[in-house]
Amino acid sequence: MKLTDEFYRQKDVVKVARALLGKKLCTLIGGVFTSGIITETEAYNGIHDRACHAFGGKLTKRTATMYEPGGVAYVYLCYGMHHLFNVVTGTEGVPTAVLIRAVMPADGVDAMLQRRNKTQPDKTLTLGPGSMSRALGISTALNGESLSGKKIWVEDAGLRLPAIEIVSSARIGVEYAAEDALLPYRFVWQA
DNA sequence: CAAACGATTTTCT
DNA sequence: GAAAATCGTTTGG
Repeated sequence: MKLTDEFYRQKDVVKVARALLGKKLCTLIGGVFTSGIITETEAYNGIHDRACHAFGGKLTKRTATMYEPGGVAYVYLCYGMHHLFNVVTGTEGVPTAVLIRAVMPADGVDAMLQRRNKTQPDKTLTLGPGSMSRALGISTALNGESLSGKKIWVEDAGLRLPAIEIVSSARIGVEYAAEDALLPYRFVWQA
């Protein structure tokens, strides 16, 4: 069951970030299918969030994707070498998105190992936004791509997570965002 | 046109 | 714990 635009276009990006835990992120890149169960996310809450690229209504070539209607991919290059993947949420003109920071490997583990230059699965295979993207073959070529298409999408795998297994905390790597850096916008599923 | 800067990861000391 | 790797985007002159 692929998630619908209605799911992505909910008003509260924080709720979407929490709801994405336990969902299955799938990619079909160059004929290779890989997927993983989402275990860590972060919400970026539009123009009033100092940690968000679109803080203050900043609209540039890079951030434009965040202003699109929910249900597309926002992928950007960080530190010159990492492709970070976000799910754009909300309605058109509202720059909210959810960063996917980690998944649990599901399908296509061999392909992930190859992309990550590993021979054995380990804890770091799909842990961390840069590593997760690389394992699933996600790159900036997917920026703006519809999540209802055939290259990348999210499915409801039918998992129901007990609330007690979901932990929230401050976001990672956004110390520059002053008081907004303290907001509990990061969600981790620890089974 | 030049320069600084990351929503990070890996490796070395 | 510190530092390097590495480049498109953004900003300032």
